[in-house]
Amino acid sequence: MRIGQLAKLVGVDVQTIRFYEREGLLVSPERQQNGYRIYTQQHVERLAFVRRCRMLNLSLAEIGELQGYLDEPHQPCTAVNGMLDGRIAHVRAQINSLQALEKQLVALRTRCSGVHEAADCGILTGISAETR
Amino acid sequence: MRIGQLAKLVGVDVQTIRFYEREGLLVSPERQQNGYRIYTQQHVERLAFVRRCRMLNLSLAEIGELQGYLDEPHQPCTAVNGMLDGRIAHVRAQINSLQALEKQLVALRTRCSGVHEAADCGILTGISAETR
DNA sequence: TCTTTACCCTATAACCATTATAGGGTTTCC
DNA sequence: GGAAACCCTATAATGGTTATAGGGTAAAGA
Repeated sequence: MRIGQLAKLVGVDVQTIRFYEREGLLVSPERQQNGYRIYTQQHVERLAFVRRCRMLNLSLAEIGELQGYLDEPHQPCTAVNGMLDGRIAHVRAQINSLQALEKQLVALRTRCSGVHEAADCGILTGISAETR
Repeated sequence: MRIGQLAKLVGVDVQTIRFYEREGLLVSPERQQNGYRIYTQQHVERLAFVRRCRMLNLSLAEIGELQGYLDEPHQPCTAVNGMLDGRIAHVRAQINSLQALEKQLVALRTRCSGVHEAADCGILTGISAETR
């Protein structure tokens, strides 16, 4: 199949597929005489794998590492566990800091409820004074 | 004061201060004969304002907009409220999607607890199969 | 056949907010 | 006088796309 079909099938932009190829996440496919890329079922699966990893917020570098395990399955998978643990910790940290941020924003928001001049706006004076 | 002192005082990298100046978020300061930037107390306050806004996850464009209100205080501050509401909604959406992601990651993580070959790793097969 | 439409190609820049690097001048302290 | 610490500009890199420019190819209808 050609790149447009692959893109539609997996739900990825055509540009992004070419980008993944340049980054080494997708094996360079054969080409037709006219230069068009021709993809196989294996490409479909690899691209879908990459997309699922991205949905799990894995970085392209991490995905490349995981592909190493797919390609050489006779290694211990310790690093895979570690990677996931790292991601989970990271996501939890993100959630915590966003929740703290939400509190700050909400508190700031209550300082200006009516419509008045910017000079008196509790939000602006709130930020100017200190927001911590 | 010179740029290094300002940087230390506010807790911003020197490079970042020059960047803010180029972006129009910080008024260009006077220069010494040797070309060194000389900052005043007003610069300190503006830079601190920018930093506090950044800690609230406001974009540089939004910060520029807020500065417009600081500079011309006799406008209604409706847009300030709107901006904050937008941010709050955005942060809440982020938290929700991260919480969903955390669940997925944790579920995936339980699929591989022992150390064995990558070929049998429940994490890799889990991602390959489908993770939704 | 001609033409429109939809597709494909490469190369390069834009997005965002920084951080890094290269290459060079100035000040300060010992 | 020399080294460390500071300052300057300009440019590239980061991450993961998305957009743009400029051009070739293919499948469809008129």
